[in-house]
Amino acid sequence: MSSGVPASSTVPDPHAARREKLRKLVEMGVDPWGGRLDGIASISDVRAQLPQVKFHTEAGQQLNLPVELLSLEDVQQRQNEFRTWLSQQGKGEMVGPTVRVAGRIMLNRDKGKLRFLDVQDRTGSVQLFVGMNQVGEKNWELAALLDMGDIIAADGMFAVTKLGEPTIFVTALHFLTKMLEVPPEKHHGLNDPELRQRMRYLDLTYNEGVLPRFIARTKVVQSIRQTLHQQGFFEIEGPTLHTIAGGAAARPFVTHHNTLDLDLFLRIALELHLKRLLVGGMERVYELGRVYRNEGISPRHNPEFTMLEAYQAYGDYGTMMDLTESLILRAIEAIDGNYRRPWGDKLIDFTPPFARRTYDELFQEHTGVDPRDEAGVRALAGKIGFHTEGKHPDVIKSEVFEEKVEDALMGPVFVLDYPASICPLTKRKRENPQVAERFELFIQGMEVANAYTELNDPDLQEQLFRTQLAGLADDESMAKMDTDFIRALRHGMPPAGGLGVGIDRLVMLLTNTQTIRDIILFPVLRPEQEK
RNA sequence: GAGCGCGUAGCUCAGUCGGUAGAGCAACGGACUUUUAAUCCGUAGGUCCCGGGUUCGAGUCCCGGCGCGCUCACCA
Repeated sequence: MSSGVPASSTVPDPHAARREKLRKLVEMGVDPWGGRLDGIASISDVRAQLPQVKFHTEAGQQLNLPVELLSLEDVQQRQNEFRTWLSQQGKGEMVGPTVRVAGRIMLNRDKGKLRFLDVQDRTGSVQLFVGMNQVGEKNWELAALLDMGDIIAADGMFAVTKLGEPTIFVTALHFLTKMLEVPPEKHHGLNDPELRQRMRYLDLTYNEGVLPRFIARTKVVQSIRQTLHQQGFFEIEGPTLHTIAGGAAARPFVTHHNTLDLDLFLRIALELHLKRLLVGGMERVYELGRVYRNEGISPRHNPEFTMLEAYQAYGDYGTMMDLTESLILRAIEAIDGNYRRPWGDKLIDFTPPFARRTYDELFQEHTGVDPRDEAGVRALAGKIGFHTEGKHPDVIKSEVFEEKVEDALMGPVFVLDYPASICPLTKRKRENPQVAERFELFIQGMEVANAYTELNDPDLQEQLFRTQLAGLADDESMAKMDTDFIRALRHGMPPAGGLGVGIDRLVMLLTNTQTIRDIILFPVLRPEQEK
């Protein structure tokens, strides 16, 4: 060609360049969208085969590699020392197992007649060595068309380079999928929080720690199911469309069923249907699923989130405390087993047993006011700036508690024995009906779990539903009449303990994640503007 | 819902007092058979979120809108 380069290769637009390479792949007879490929080993499994790599000397010796050198943290030092070691062994060659890996190309170092590719799968990444004289014409031609972000597989021998880098010396490449978009910056990854959420697939691939965090979430959920299964709980699937959005104090999402011409609510809690199942003889029953609350969005709130609720007949809130503790401890063991866990620049110590403190005791400790002194509590509330007129003393007390005590509870700490009138679904203490057998578990000021000795007296339940709490609007009250639920109670619900756990928050705390959006794969976002 | 902040190349980010757009990565061309955030030489790449306004002149100042983040409220 006399007049310079072909038109197709002068395109500076990275998207057009990728399209052009796609065209060339097709021209070569390569399917740019791949297909089934068997025999792929995970990269972590391949790396685990490092001890099988030997150096064969000319004298016929098979030497083990100096593993202690290869595992040096300091890369420069590792390279130097390995190079020295290798030179001391005289001539010879590296021999290792034959492997096949697949993954996305993360780095692509073109060194003329040599190419180094870093390929990443769900378990890690490994370097590929592609040499012009080693892979043959067809593979070399293919290698020239590879972009970062493409998905490929490679066959080759797993060994180490002269500088001690574990590497697959490629004998054959398999093209599997073209990436037509340009990947994020290779060193900084994807930083824009909006893009990270809108394009979680990029966040997962290109930002360190994101995939492991979601894998940790999966492990926590699996562990919880396993622990409950081991204790004889049945997992059920209750309705998500409710005619009465009960069981918690929150505004629901409303939807409409056309055929029934009926407004329905997305569930805000799992409670009332699980209790119906207690009536039905499912003595140990739980649901782990999504609930929806039409409330604000914040680093600790997403409109849909995951909740565990578990109910155990013949138990009480003490039973639930033990269950909560073991659910969390087993979950930690499923991740990495470290009871002392980082939280920002702090440390959370999950070493059992978790502290157990009463509501009143903590109230007194953090406010200096006797919680039984209604006038004193009211005065304190006024000083904070709360409106107190017409409100039930317990409501005022609980507002002060939330303001002054909760944020200070670094925990983990079980807060026991709540004022009865803010707990319409909870059994009262036999010896003191002013106090409800309820606990909440606080960690770093966040409420992670909430449990009751469940109220199973249908007449009292009906009365509590009817009693609107003073000073509270309808949608702020948990006291929503549900006559169908009351009828179920009249058929006999065994005495029971019940527990609710906010799974997202628990996972946040266990994975040192400060915002709930980083622990929910696809958090709610406004739709993107058309460009 | 309110207050504050941010929005510049595919990505990560600069952009001074209002004077006509910058870097790195990615891309394209070239050199290199042990690189590893490869390096070196060269080339190209912009609706400065959108719409108004002020001005001789706006990425920059003002108003409105959109999106995101933080704080607060509601909530777990």
